[in-house]
Amino acid sequence: MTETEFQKRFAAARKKIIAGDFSHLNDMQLKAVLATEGPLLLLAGAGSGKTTVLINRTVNILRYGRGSDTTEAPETATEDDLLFLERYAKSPTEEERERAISLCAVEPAEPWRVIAITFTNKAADELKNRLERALGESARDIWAATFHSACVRILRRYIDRLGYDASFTIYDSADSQALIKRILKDLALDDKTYPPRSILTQISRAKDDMLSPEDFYDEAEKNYDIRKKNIARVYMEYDARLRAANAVDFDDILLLTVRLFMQHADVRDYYQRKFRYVLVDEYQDTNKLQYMLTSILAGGYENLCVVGDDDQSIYRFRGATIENILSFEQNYRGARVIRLEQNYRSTGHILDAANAVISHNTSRKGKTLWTDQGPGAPVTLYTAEDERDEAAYVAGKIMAGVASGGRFSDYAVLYRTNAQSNQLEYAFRRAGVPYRVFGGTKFFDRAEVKDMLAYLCVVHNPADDLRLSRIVNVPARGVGAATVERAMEAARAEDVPLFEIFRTCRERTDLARASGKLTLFVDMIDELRRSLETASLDEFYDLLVEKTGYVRALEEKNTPEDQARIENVLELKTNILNYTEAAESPTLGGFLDEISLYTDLDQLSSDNDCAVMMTIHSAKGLEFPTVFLVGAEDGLFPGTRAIGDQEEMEEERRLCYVAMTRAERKLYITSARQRTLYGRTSGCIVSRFIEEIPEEHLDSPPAPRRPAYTTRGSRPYAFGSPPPDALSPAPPREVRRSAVKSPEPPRALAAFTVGTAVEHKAFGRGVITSLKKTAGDALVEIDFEQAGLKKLMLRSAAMFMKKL
DNA sequence: AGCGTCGCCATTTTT
DNA sequence: TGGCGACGCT
Repeated sequence: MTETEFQKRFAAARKKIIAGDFSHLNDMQLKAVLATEGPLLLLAGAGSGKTTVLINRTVNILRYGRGSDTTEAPETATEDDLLFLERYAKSPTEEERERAISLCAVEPAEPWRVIAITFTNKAADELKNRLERALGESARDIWAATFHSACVRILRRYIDRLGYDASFTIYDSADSQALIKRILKDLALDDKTYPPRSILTQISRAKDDMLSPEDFYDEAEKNYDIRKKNIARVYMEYDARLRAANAVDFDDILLLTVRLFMQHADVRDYYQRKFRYVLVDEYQDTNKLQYMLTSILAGGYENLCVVGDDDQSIYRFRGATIENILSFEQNYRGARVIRLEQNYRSTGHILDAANAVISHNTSRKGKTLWTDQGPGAPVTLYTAEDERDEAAYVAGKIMAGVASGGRFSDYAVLYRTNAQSNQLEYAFRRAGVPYRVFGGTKFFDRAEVKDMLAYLCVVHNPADDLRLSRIVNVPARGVGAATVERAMEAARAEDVPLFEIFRTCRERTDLARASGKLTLFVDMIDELRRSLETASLDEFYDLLVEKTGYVRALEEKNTPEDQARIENVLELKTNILNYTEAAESPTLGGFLDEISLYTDLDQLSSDNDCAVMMTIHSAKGLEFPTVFLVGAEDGLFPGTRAIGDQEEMEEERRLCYVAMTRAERKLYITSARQRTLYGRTSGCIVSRFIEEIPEEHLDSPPAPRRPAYTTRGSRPYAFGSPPPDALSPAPPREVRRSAVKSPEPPRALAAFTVGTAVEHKAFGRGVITSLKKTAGDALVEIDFEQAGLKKLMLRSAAMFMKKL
């Protein structure tokens, strides 16, 4: 037998055996799992089992190294080994497995040589958990992290090379915005002509392009662009103040890491040698910096696997560039591309409808999802009168579904803009649908939570001027805005941290009046910092709450809102405890790191049975048995600014695709004939995306694309009479019997009084304990045997309730 | 320092 | 329509 023939047979047997370990995967998934070497683009459609692939691919890498993806045979391998493998491949046995594995393995990778990068903490956690389940203890050494947390980890170790202190703090977007506002004030720039938000985006873009403030300024100067020059001045100042505060913003985390790698070859080499396998999830959402990072990290072994779906790229407005995925093959010579097109999530009609919509985009790799789950239910369109009707329809459908045995958590309502949640919330409350809204004011965005975090930051890093100025006078300590202003000026003039000014306030004539209070404050912070050396983190937090008097101040006000605030302050302790338990050696800095890279979208728990509502953006990566896509109207979705702009329109269409593919079994798409937006009512036409769905996937044809009659602020139809049918023909099915109109015969509602025993389809038996009449309806309180006390609007509730 | 009023504004937001 | 920020009054 020639050597090459030996190798060939050896490799073939080996591949077969390795493949046997992953026989539960489909062909394409398997192919992806076995392709361990070199650049690999995994085009993974929605619901195609990409996480499964990621997990199994990692298992393969750790168990067999490059065994499944090489033709080399180990030099020590004998003919006997080959015969063994060939026999084992045909009929594997448990006893021989160990020998087979060790013969098939070619430099199996140690866990710490693998890095898997995701975008959200939630995704990273999920990956970690599933890896641990598949691999046990050893999975802990795999770097499964977000771009940001991976970079923070690197920066903590090496940032001193860039002249920062290793204990830098991280500013979140709100911090950044506050800083920009300050700077605008100090530079006497009007925040109307220079909106902080837009400045921040431009700075962010500049950082993504790796433009320093100076570069940015030069560019502005070259173009005689006064406006841009002013923005450049803000950028310069912003950069300077971040540095002075020893702080970095989200973009810096990436930018500085790239800079570190470019300027310090030894650091770069270290990581390039360390990471033999680099894996990036949601690659369609990467920006330029993230592109550079991945390509640098993978620059050693060039084993880079990126996973993504160009059709689900919906973060262009944040700098994500779909180019990264579209030109992967040009950027990485010899790249292999594998498409995962079998969908395990949705039924046929839903999938085909989504495919049809997305096929109208031109900038895409092209990919058609299919399923073997059968056609399932067609997509249901509903044309509502207005947003109230739309919301009532959704609530009604959910109630009916739950009444026939479903769970509330089977339902999700997706919308384009957060503002749309309002009407839905009203309708849900009226009908008694328990719900959760995601993406509203987040826990960590609440003022009181930010205050407490600001205290923690200041204790940890006294140079954090921004956060210091936030809390010197919260709760009120008699340190007025004017005092802080003067102190900040002094700090800037002398180029020392604000805290130092406070510390030395006695020696300053301009701060003399407040010096007593300031000294008390300084002493308090110092004392807290000292207590950190002895107390555990959660004890320290108690101490902080106590010494700052934060909760006490809230207790004194004693309004219901303040009660909620107190709960939030205490809730933060839960976070601290969780962190303390999970971390190996918990520190304040470590906690702050974790928290600053953490958003509470990450805690979507389905422990209590609730319907959920959220923007389409937040729904990416999630799935629900039934999905309502609401507000499918031109001007709202796609939004006005997308109309007439090809690229924007394609992004909106991808958004629509994402929304549709969230549904597992049933998809409703609703629109309104007229909608009140920003206090203005106008007629709407149904979204063009709906027109792109072939009728065979719908259970009723779409309403004609004609605007409802325009109204002049008044109600479109008077006193509950239905609108003229000639002008707006009703859809054949799904007639609007659900809401608003035609007051129910009074006696139907009058049958329900206090003490009435009722049976509700969703909540079971109960007794009405109170009834308060309102205009044309009534608020009832019903004590249900199972579900407990509920407040419902009688008119909505009566649809699902009968007298016992 | 703290509250009330007026006027403006307004997609989406993994970190 | 509603939420927020700036400003002005007590």
